[in-house]
Amino acid sequence: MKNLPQQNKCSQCVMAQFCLPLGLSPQEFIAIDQLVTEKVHLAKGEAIYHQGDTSQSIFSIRHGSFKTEISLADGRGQILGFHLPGEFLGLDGVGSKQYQTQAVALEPSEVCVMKFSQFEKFALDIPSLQTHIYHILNHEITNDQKHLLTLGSLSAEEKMACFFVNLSERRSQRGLNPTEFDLSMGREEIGSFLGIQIETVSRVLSKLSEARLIQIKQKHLKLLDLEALHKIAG
Amino acid sequence: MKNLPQQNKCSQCVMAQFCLPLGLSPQEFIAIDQLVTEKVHLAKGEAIYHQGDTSQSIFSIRHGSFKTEISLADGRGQILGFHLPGEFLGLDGVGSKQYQTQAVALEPSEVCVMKFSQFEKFALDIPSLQTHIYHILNHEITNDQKHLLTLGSLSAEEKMACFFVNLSERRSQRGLNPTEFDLSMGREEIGSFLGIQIETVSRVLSKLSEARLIQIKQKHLKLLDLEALHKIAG
DNA sequence: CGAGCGTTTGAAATCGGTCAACAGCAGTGG
DNA sequence: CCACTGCTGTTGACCGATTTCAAACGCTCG
Repeated sequence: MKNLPQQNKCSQCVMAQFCLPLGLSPQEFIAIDQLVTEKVHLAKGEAIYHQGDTSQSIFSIRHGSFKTEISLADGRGQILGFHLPGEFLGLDGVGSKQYQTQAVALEPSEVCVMKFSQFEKFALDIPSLQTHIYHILNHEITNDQKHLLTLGSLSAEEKMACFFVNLSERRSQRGLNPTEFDLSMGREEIGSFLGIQIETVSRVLSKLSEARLIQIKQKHLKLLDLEALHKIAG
Repeated sequence: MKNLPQQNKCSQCVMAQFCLPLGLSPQEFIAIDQLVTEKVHLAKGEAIYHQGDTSQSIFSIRHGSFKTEISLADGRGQILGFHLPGEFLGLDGVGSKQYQTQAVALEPSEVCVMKFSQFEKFALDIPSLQTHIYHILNHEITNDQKHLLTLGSLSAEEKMACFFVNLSERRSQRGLNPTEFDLSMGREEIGSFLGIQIETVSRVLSKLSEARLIQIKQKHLKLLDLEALHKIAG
């Protein structure tokens, strides 16, 4: 805590390798240090933004995890994604006036706030930053599209396997243990994400446990046979 | 046909109001006329790009219609969207090396080809074009997210109603008849798009017909009660 | 320890899937 | 012009995965 302002600097941040482009020059890094205008802590259950909020910022996760969801007037909702440190939130507000979704912390978390207008401004001088924005948006699009395939074409068991494999891969990319970790979301949230009921989630978990592909106790998960899960996921 | 090169110019194109930003200055329009490097005609069933193709261009539909789809190794696939004139294709290739999807013409069609690098270059000088890119990408993201809600949370009947309402609205925006038109896709393709089987599509269509909400004969569709469809869609 | 929530498990119901037969239309070729 | 063929779409009957309903279990926390 000896130098608080330091902590706002991307150039000093261990997560920068995940949310910023690689290969920035020292000068560029200095410019980019002005990108993050704010850091925000959120308690479990708190939302960074709600469906319909005016959108000005995007957010990168420093630690913790989030769900993004979209709601229907009648109360039904769909969880669109779970998000790990280094991933971006609020992308559905880029290029539009309002967020179409909301982002809620699944545990005590912290995000870096970047005004999108700032991002655009810096991008004019730093080509790799402009490229990076497209990369981030592309990631969002292709993710959603893969999720569409999952929801539209797979069985409950295949969906769960997909979910595990995807989580495992993303954790792996971030240097987190890819085969043993605590889930930050409940069964109901997993169900919403995969378009199945909570009881089905539970049953599939039991089935996968019996088959010794996973081991799960409460939220603590061990992936015993990634290979097999991968095969089920298709 | 008296002036063929003219026809490549966006400034003369009736679709420009749908694929280009509004309020361009005459000078800007002149610059933008260099955007479209090529026009391509496609027969029914032909693909503009395939999953895995190197991505350099985005496409705007001049006439006709397309489906975009993503395929699994085992042959299963998911149709991600149906696309009308004025809409863009190939957005999942922006910011990445390869297209993750393929786009196939549902009828004889024509697209304008724009190298994305050109688009970026012009965007540096024309701020509204840069904004427009974000707008287009945003549209893609929010579309996919709404589709996720549809696939994950709605019943077969609700899905079909959604499909009709969405088609109707988009046709309306483009000055096409919103309540009576020919479908360019088959039942199987509708099923894939909505994550249901072809027989279910057929049954729901019969049910909606009996209820006098629609009238359908082969591919010719009349939406008799948009209000009610909207209510079903949620 | 007890309340309350989240989760698991069982049994019954249902929606949608699968299988199968058939109808309608288009295109082919005699 | 009319079988013949093939493709697409419809309909029915049955089946099965998933949902729904219900009850019990087991954490967690006051």
